Amino acid sequence: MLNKKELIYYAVIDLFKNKANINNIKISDIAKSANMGKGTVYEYFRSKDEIISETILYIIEENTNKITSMFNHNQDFKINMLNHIKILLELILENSKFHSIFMSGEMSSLFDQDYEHKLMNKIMETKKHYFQILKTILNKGVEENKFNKVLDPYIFNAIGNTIFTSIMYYIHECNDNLEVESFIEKVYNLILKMVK
Amino acid sequence: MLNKKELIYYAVIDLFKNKANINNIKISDIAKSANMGKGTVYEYFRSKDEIISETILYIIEENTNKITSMFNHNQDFKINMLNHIKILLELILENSKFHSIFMSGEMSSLFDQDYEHKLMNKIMETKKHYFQILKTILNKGVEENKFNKVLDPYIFNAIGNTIFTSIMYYIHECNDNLEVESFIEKVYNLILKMVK
Amino acid sequence: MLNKKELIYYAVIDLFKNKANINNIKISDIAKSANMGKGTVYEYFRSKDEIISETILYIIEENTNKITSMFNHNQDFKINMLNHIKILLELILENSKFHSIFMSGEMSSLFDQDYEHKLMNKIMETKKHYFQILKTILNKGVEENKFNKVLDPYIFNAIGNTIFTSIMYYIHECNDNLEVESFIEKVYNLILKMVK
Amino acid sequence: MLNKKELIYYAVIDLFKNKANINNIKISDIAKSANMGKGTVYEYFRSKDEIISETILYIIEENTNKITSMFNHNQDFKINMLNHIKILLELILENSKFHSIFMSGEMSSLFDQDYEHKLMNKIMETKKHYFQILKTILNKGVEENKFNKVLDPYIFNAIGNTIFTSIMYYIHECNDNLEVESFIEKVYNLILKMVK
DNA sequence: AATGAATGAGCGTTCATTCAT
DNA sequence: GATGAATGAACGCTCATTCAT
Repeated sequence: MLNKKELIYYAVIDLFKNKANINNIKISDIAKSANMGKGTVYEYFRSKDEIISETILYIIEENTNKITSMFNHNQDFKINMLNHIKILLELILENSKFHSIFMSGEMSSLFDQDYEHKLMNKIMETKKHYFQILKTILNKGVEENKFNKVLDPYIFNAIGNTIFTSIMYYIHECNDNLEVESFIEKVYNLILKMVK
Repeated sequence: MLNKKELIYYAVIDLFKNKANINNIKISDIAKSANMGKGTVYEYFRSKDEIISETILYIIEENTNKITSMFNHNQDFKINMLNHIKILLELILENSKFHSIFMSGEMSSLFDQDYEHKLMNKIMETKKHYFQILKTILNKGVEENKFNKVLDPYIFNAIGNTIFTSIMYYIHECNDNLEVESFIEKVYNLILKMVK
Repeated sequence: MLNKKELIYYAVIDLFKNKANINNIKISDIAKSANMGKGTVYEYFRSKDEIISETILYIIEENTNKITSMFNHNQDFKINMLNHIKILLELILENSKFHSIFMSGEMSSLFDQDYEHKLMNKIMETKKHYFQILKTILNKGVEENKFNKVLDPYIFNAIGNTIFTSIMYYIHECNDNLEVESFIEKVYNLILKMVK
Repeated sequence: MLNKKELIYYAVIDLFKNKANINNIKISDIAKSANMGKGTVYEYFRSKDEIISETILYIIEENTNKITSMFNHNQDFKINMLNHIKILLELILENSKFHSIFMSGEMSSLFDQDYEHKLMNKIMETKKHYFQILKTILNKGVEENKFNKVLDPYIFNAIGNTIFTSIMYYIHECNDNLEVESFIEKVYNLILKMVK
């Protein structure tokens, strides 16, 4: 059972998906979508900026948890990497608009200073956490002697971005009726080349 | 000497850089930044949407020209690729906020239908044109027997995105005092791995 | 007790009387005159055009009802005609500016197409309805053998206009301290001549 | 050959005819219609209000002259009255929008106090002058023993308004394909009844 | 706790008027 | 004298926020 705050989060997430852009989301839309009065929304949040930025924090938290819990120490490098790409694909498919804003880093600029700061910190922290997961997965490959330990943070970054931009390409631009599994295999192979 | 329309373009570009986000740009800001009255702005554009979208078209056009004119047939693959990365770095440094919005594809949703359509077409066309340039550069490498012809559009896309995200990483996140030249060399080496 | 919509109608009617012309009425005037905020006005109407045209429809409706309910089958022709002129005098006195615009037919051109159409239809319908009342009154005179049945629509029109322009003359131009009753008697006599 | 001021008058008159309402006439429209620059218009008039009100004065003057010069002492009452109605019909047909505003008396309210006053005076004076003409024509009928001298200003007023509203009826509402001559004859007959 | 009617600051846009050329 | 580019006051409308119920 969702509490009121979560009802509001999901209302905003819904509007993210359907409304063209974040700036056009109105409090009245959120209230209607959450099946409550406008006044009620303000019982749980102090301002629109707070609603939007906390929703973003909520999405980030949820997604990070899903990505983290996907890793399985008992599986080998390839399985873990394929699963990682798969879960990311699912999460992005569910809310691609959100993720492209998140990745572009343009999220921060939507709010007043205080919220921007809080949000930027969360994003930084999340990225660090994400690289930790990526490192854990890649270390599996090192253990399996597939390649040498990746030390350069630049490469970590490039791999992370490649996974994301590959998914965006698959969703938005890829025209050959490529099966999901083949696509994921392709990304996996490209990553292998990058770490070699 | 800039004409009034260009003065307005540069005013908007300036606000892109400094103002938090596109949606917060006000006509009064543009007018002030361009040193003219609000009414004057409307002598040259019919609406705020037109101003923003035409400014974006203007930036795209300018940047595309610079990127295109950088290629030199008489130089070898490596020189051309390094120069390509360098000019992109310069252009993005000049207006990184714009580029991250452009790359995220979130630009379109800011305007009413007509402008969105026009803009999306330009972006599509620009991406195609960009891949053409990338292909031309990569073909140099093929001629030089550095690697085999790249046929998969997925790889083109991945390379293009890697260049961009690498630059964003260099600008925003890289903490080791990495020299520009070393950075560019690093990107070059990563691309080499990707096409092998 | 008036509801908000009616408060707005009466605010506009008040401004009709005092403000020079319809086109100079501002939303801020209406809001102030109705003792509410500008935003509140927009809770009840979608646009200024809607406010003005619906107010006009409201006035027409109210006036038509008063004029209609004045007719009494048990009274003779003269009494009915005198009462008819009397009620018209009262209504026009209450809002002469409105009536002269209404009669001139210049009302329609104030609004965008949709409202103009709706309003024109109402005006047409109202005029037909008015001529019906006039016919009913005149038929009393025919029953009483005062004159022959009036068949020519031109004469109907002329009588209707004569009543109106006579009243405007009495209100605005008549300088002899003519008693209302004497004036009405005068109009009555003129009408009698016209139908003979 | 028209001078600049007259070019502006005729530009405004043209816009009266075609534009829905007076308030929508823009200085830029007037300038374009008069084939001159906006600045030039202001060489001849001090403000938009002055342009509109002086144009109205010009139209009134022109029309009054035409109406006055129509009267012919050597013709009998009927001929003069028929000619009078005919010339009015022509003038109103030429610019019916203007005349309905003029008759409704709503003209005055378009301007600031000073112009309103000047205009109202002209209108009053014109109406007096018009009644003088009407009286002259009616006196012909008295001379010819058609009816007794009309003394009551109310009747003058009613006759004047009947002529006008009859013409408006003929132009806008009359649906039987009534010949102009028959229509004018009808109005003449109604007037005869009114003065009897 | 829940509501939604009421609000007004703030924005996009228009257009009469000015003034340098 | 003739011009039209430049201007900014003013208006219609939106929407985040408040508060009485």
